[in-house]
Amino acid sequence: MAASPRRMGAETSKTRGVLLDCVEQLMLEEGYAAVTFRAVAARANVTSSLVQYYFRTLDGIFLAAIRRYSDRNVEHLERALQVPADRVLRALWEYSWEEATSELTMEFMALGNHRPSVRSEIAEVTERVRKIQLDVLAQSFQESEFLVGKLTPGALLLLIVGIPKFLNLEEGIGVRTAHQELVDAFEHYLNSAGEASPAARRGQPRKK
Amino acid sequence: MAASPRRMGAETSKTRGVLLDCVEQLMLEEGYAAVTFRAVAARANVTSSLVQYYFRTLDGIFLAAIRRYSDRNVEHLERALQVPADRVLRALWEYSWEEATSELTMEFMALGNHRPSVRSEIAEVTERVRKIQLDVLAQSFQESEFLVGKLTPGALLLLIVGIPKFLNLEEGIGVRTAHQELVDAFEHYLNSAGEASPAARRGQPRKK
DNA sequence: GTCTATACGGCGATAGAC
DNA sequence: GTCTATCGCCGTATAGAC
Repeated sequence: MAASPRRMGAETSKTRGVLLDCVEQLMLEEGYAAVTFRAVAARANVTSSLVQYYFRTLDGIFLAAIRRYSDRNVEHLERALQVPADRVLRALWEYSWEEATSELTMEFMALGNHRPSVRSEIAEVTERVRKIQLDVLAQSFQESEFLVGKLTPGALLLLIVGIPKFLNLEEGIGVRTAHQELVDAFEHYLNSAGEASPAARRGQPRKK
Repeated sequence: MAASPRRMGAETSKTRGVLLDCVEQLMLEEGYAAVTFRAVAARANVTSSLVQYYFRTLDGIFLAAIRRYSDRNVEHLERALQVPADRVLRALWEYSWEEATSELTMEFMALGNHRPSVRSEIAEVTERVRKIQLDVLAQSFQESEFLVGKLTPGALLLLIVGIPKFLNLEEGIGVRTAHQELVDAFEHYLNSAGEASPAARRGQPRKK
């Protein structure tokens, strides 16, 4: 391997973790635009050069931050999905709301809009999460279609994930018109689908 | 009126319109982050100071750009909604796709994430558009509930608007898993709801 | 491996000259 | 109405001290 011409702090450094904490705080309190080498340094009481030593560029800062955040999120999802089969829909719905209303999630999404490196990291974790969710959904339902509206597991999952994300996007700008109507309708649907889930109907195959 | 301490170009100026065209071009070709006084000036072959003369701040540039864009969009919607009652659902669905997949829309949404002035302008036009859409929907359907899933007009409208927006958001980062499944399912639903629309059932009230 | 001092060009914004 | 000079930030790169 060619020697790298410039040096960089180790990933296991304690300082590095503290700096990432400061980055998260800045993003939450003032938005990602407030994340500058100088601002992170000031919050951690170090020099901006030290911040650059650990994350060579701003991209490096954001990439490290979103990776740590994503890994924690995936762990959270896997814990949330450890429920009986007839509660999987509910668990997915609630996880989607938590994820969508997290302010850090919003900041990273916004950041991804003009930082390709962040965008592809979001894409990667989105696909990873979706695969986990689809597997669980397919496992807890033995049929390929759901009760109402002929929804496939994939289509249903996109509604479960997309509705909270879209509604939260609108709430973020202050628009709330008809939101509760949609939430009520979809929860009513989830309940009716849940009642007919395999947990209650196991061994009673329906027409293909 | 108190005299304004600094001067600014007239809204009717021809130069101003040209500059806004350049702003749109820059946003489409290089993203909103490429919109700087110097970049706009270079594209229009004027000095950056002249751009500042017409739009005192960057916020002023973006606000003027989104207002012109929004007004054109509302006109487009009103034209698109001039269809028979039994085609209103389709018209709304197609308009939502056009709007969601417009690259300028994406740029403005991203921009709103960290520019409060742009965000509140988006909120304003979103509410304005939603009101127009809800009125048309309520007028073309005489019942307060739809065929499948007990959807109110508001809930249905949010699905029509939200599904394209969410799916396009994901496509923008390269995620497409299960998208077609949801589109197919929802179009199937729209067709069945359309068949039972008042245009075909006028004067046959269903149970409240 | 950790950390610092310093320099460069580009940016938004302001004040004020023509 | 039009345009210039200037200021204080920013990200980034380099060279080098402990």
